[in-house]
Amino acid sequence: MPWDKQYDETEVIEKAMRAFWAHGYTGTSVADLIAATGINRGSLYSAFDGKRRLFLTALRHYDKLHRRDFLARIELEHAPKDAIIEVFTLAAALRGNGTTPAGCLLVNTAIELAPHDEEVAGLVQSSFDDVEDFFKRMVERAKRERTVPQSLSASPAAKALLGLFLGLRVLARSNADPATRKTIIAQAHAMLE
Amino acid sequence: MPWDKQYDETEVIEKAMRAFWAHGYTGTSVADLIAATGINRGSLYSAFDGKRRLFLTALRHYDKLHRRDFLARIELEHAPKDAIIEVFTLAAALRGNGTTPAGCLLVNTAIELAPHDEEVAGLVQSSFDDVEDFFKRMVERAKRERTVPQSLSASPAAKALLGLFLGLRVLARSNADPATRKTIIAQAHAMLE
DNA sequence: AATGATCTTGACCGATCGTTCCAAATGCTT
DNA sequence: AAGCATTTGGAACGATCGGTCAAGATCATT
Repeated sequence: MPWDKQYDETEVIEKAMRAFWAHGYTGTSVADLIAATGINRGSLYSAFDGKRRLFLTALRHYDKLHRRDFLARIELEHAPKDAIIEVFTLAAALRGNGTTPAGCLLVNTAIELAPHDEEVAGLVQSSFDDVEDFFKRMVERAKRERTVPQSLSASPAAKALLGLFLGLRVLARSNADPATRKTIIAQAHAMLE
Repeated sequence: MPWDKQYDETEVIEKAMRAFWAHGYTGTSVADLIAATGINRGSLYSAFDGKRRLFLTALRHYDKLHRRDFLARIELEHAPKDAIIEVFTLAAALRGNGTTPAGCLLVNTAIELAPHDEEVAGLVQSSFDDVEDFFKRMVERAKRERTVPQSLSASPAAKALLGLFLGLRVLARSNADPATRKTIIAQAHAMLE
């Protein structure tokens, strides 16, 4: 099996991502990764250069799939103001099920690794910045099309929305109460009026 | 040294708490705890019954000291509306320094352990509920003394404040930018008008 | 002074950690 | 058909994991 690998690299990254997402970096052993991905120990090291690099690859994969593409799709499909509400609504709906762990890998990583790992911290930071930019852009467009008040300033509003959004992500991982989530979505809405 | 122990139990819990606070549960080894607390391996097991029980003790200690007493002191020293703002201001100011790690142990634990550990999840949940109750009580009192609008409903406002507060705690652990924190405090203020 | 209850100390346990390495297997290239 | 580049599978590594335990140290009680 020289020229073509037995496994699909993307699929392996996907499964590793889910393992890290569910149990964190230190909470996921290499044995866990082998079990979750199905690939062999040797392959993991030759293709992904060990646990840490695989984690960073998985984190970047998450960032692209569940953050960048996610926001881009919503931006495309909704009017600016609706897009903001939709982001909150979908984040609130995400709960741990068979395939998708609860919460957000980037938030989990911000707490577990960012304070002790510069490379990870940079990745998380620029991702959060991008979310803030998304909110800012949406608010600016909404102002232009008069769906939010002109008195609203985009940059502070975006920072506040980011804060509320991260809080929702924490609650979505640990708290099952839907009332709190609904109220937070309503609050996001209220911040745009 | 039979009747009296050589170490101060509270001091050990305090130091263990800080270790868990800084590096998480799985990120803190028993060897780390021994180094951090100064007590011996055997003493750790005879007095605290292993890593997991020590963690729960430390978590309860944190909950009392840095959450319950913290809120009680602020409630005592400030008018209701000011108390809410003060909670946000102090949480935003807390940063990693020599003695106090960044972020909040309860939030970290909500993300790391709550999804996989019922006992921990219960502790975290009731603690979050208490914070929500605090916000609710403050809003109700503020309404009575006319420092917030009568149109504000206490229960949703409390839930929203909790969400924003948790978001601030995430940012306080991973993000150094003071502008974002300030804006989130301002947003908490805006939610009371 | 002898006793006994308690705490301290650190060696030690098997299991698991992340990582390395190499022989075996594989299929394209010549 | 032979050679070769690459992947696969898994044995093995030293380090560290959380936890156990028995011997030594200590001091109130007798």
